Amino acid sequence: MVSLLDVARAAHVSKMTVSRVLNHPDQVSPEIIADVQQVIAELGYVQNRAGRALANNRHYNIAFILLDDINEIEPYYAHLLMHLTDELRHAGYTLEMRHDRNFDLTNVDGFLVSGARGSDFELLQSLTVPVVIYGTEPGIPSVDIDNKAGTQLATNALLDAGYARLIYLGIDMSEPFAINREVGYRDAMLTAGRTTEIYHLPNDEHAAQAFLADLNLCGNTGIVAATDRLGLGALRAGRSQGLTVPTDLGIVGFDGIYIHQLAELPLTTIQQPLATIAQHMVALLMKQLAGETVTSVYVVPELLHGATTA
Amino acid sequence: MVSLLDVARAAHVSKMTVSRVLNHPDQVSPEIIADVQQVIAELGYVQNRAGRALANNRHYNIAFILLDDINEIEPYYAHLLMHLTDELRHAGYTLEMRHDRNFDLTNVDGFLVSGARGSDFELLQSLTVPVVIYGTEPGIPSVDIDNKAGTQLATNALLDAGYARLIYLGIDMSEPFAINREVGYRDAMLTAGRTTEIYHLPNDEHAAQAFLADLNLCGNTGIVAATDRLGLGALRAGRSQGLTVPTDLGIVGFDGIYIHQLAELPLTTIQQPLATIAQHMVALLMKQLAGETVTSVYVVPELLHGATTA
DNA sequence: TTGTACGCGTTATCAT
DNA sequence: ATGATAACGCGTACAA
Repeated sequence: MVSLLDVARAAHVSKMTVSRVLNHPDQVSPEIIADVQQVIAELGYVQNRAGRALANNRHYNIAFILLDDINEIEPYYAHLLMHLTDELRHAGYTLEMRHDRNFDLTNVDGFLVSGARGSDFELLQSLTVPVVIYGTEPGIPSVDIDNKAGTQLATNALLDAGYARLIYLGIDMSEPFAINREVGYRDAMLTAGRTTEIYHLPNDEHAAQAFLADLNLCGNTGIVAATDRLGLGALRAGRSQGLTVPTDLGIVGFDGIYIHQLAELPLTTIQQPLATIAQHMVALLMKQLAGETVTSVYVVPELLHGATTA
Repeated sequence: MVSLLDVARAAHVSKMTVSRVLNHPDQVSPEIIADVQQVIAELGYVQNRAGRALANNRHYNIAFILLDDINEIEPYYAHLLMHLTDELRHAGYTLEMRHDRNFDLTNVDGFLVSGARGSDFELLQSLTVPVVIYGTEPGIPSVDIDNKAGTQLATNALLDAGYARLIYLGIDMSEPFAINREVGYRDAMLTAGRTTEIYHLPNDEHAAQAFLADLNLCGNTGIVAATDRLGLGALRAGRSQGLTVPTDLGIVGFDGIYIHQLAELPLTTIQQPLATIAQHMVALLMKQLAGETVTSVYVVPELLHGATTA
């Protein structure tokens, strides 16, 4: 491997001059910068991260910790990961994948965390390196979509479409996002002077389908689903009961990365803007690495119009 | 951060003794090993990878390069990634995520590659560090499922079920896996003395559904689908034509990580054994790092019985 | 503006 | 079986 010294010799300067060209070009004369850069290109020199890490006490490496169970990983995590990889690379950092609770900070400059639950938060809060979580937790810098605004959007879309009955299909409320999504529906309904109708199910399309089959939907009904999985189940329940979507039955899902496209009809959904989320996550991390204090960011999602709303 | 020196001082030994306890415990007396390990535990010492990298000219870091387009990433890549992360960690390595064609080998000991296409292979072959690809390419150590065996399994399952007509729904043949899957169907049909019926479509459930709607399926038909997406489309086409699955129409998909579960009926499918694949990929990489030469590995997939076959 | 000396944490080598 | 020393590649502090 070609080292700084190799470049220095080839360019007839000292190591430090080459180092400065890379890190403090303002301190080097223009001609030498040009020379050195040419040699760097010719030799295909790439900085050795280990040497840099040792000298700077930085590792240029961020651990992305995906704590969700491997069998419950939703497809959109792959997208979040890709975007985070891009953003970190752009910022000069590397993304190291982890999916255990190894918060060892000897070889990383910070953590990006997804899928953290109750007991993880204390741990994260006690860390001495920057942390950004995907989700919501007071006291920890985080990026999340505004889940409440999302279901408000969904609910209002169905209200505007004029459905007589407007049901919320929710999931287990142990996670903040589930609570906020339900609150969004409640608020929108309250504001519209409408009566809420809320059910909680496991996040499973078969469960939703079975549940709605028993509920006897009778047309002119809108469903705000807490997830696309539930929305998918609602779509199937409606169709198997002979309802026409979206005329008799309107559905808005939530997440919008993969499932909504696989449905029999493309689901109208509230889409997670994962590229934007990744940008904010990395930006918050970089600010912390620069010594700034940061506050959490909430991104307002958008309604992605499919075929399950008019 | 606590360093080797800190441990050495606390244990009243030299740095080298601590290093040996970690790397060559056979060269250290049992009592000292015990002492040092205790101190390591007390102080929470973790090896600094940068120091190690510099001393050993190894980085203990493997780049996983996911070359597929971000919009075409199938959900099962997330699973492969998780398993690779586990396997590498178990082998003492770190997984660095990349998804560009950055094959810079200054900071990495090897590459795991998925989604490589034509021109990538020459590049990969010219690298001086170990490479293992997920897929098939002569001259490059690789791990892949035996796609041909997979569709043979699928075809035989439908032959055994006694369907009168047995169609293959294939995709664009530009990728080796697509060719092999088709060959598996052909072979199984030939062996059974049956006539083949093959169609090529884009890998899209809507396309498959539309295509089969025109084909006028008339019952007692089996479909070997090259992917679960196509299998999903076949299922929908059959149901919308009033066929009973699996009585009138039998379907076997391929991949079996996510889509097959989301279908209206759980798809019978040929499942990618991703944990096994990850194990082999990392094993092949480690062997190369140890200086051995390796040959590619093919894993025979299994039929996962769903509700679309009897 | 450019160069020299030293140290970051670790391990191989050589010495004891 | 254990310790001293040098070296890996880079950047900071200081010197010129």
